[in-house]
Amino acid sequence: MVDPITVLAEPVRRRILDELRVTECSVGSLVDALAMSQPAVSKHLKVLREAGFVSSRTAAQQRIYRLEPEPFRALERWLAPYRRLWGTHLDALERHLEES
Amino acid sequence: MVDPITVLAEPVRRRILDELRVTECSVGSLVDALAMSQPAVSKHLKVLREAGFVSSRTAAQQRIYRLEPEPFRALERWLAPYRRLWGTHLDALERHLEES
DNA sequence: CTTGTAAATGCCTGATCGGTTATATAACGT
DNA sequence: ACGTTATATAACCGATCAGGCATTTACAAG
Repeated sequence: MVDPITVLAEPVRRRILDELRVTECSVGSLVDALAMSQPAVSKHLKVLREAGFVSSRTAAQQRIYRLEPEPFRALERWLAPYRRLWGTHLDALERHLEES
Repeated sequence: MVDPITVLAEPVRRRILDELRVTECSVGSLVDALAMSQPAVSKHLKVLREAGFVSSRTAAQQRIYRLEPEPFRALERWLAPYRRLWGTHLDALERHLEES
């Protein structure tokens, strides 16, 4: 599985990305945050890693995962031609509303 | 299945959207373009329709499908917080390169 | 080198999903 | 009303995938 969009189809994987958006995380803290078995989380992390969404570094026995930008950019590139069809862009007001 | 990203995970559905990005299409012309059985295409169209990506109007015996913007906007809204992490935006140069 | 902790991997199962064939519905012309 | 064209739906099959449990690997402390 290498296609970014396919990887994002899994809701749990999006929750993982949401967590990592706040801070980088060890596998254990993701297990706590998601209330899910450790093997399940590790499996999702493997998929995310192979698709480039996350990278990991070793810290003692822990593996610390963090977000990587490239697949998100790829998603934007895919989306761009559609956005251009309707001049859909997030303007300042929309951006402000999102942040609340 | 209602989640836009899950709907887009299917490669054939993205090809359908690619076709509809050029012009609105009847089911039959999509069948030709995709070289795929009519029931398969109709099934994908149903999923796309229920997720709001496309709408259809009746013209004689044909059903003409066309793109609808809202789910794409939803995708952008989901993507926005990540984009903000790296200031990832498509600038004029990138936009130009895409068009080639 | 043993013990303990953290994470990854292997195997199995149940559910989901895409494709096919066959059939039903819808709209048109005669 | 009948036959024809265009599309939708139903029933079935095979493949894929997420989750669970058990096991293994990686690393550190004693």
